[in-house]
Amino acid sequence: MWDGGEIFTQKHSLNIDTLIHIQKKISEKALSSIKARLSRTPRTALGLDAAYSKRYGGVAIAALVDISNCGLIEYSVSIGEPKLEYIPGLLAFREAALFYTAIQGLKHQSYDVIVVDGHGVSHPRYAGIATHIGLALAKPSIGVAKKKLYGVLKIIKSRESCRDFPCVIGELIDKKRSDLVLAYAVIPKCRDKSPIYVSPGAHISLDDAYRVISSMLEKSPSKLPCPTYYADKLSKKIARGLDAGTLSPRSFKLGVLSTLDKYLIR
DNA sequence: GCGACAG
DNA sequence: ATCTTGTCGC
Repeated sequence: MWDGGEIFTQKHSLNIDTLIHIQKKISEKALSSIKARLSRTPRTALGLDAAYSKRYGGVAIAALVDISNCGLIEYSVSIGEPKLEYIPGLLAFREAALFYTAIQGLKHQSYDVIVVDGHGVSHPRYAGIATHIGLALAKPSIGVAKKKLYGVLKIIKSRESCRDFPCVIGELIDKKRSDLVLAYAVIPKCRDKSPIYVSPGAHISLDDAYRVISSMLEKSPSKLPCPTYYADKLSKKIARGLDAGTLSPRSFKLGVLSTLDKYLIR
């Protein structure tokens, strides 16, 4: 019931215990879905990230990227007040609806994989925001987080011993099952000191997820893979423009986006 | 009871 | 996530 898109609608009650129950309920499906292998090498990716405006609330971005060259094909904006405060472990119930609206605004409704700013199954109930979204849309999804949420970090090698980058320096091990690896701790670039955490959301294995993210990191100007990099840059820029009065929410609903690219990206 | 705690 | 001063390096 809760992996069919309900995460995107706000018809559910926001009782904390209920939300936790919902996540426990989809956890089995999530864990079985990450056993799947990718049938085709993905060519396009959808990056999802959100920033916050003091005046208008959440600013979510869906950025469609050409994986071969990290080029931005198109992006869409969604602005609105989050229905839930931020609670560690329940991020999906705060941001997923905004992402859904942003995705609906894209001209191209075709993409091969989704990259979300946050965790996938490296979550106390194996249901991070990337997992919720991947199951709801029945698409391969990957979580890329800047900080750990759940799991025991097992260091595989020191950052200094990395020869090539991206470099996997560790794994996030499930606290309840020491044989289950939930995510890889990755140093994206030689210059980066702290790792990012790459975990499968749904319909993709950890190793396939890493292969996809690794190829993106090689072409990305940031420690974040390009889809998330664009979504991060755009959401922050727009949130600030909104608060400064430079941008109006109305301008986005009218599709006046193309001319903003040069101004927004960078 | 005490720490940990995505964005 | 956001806020915000100061510092380091190209």
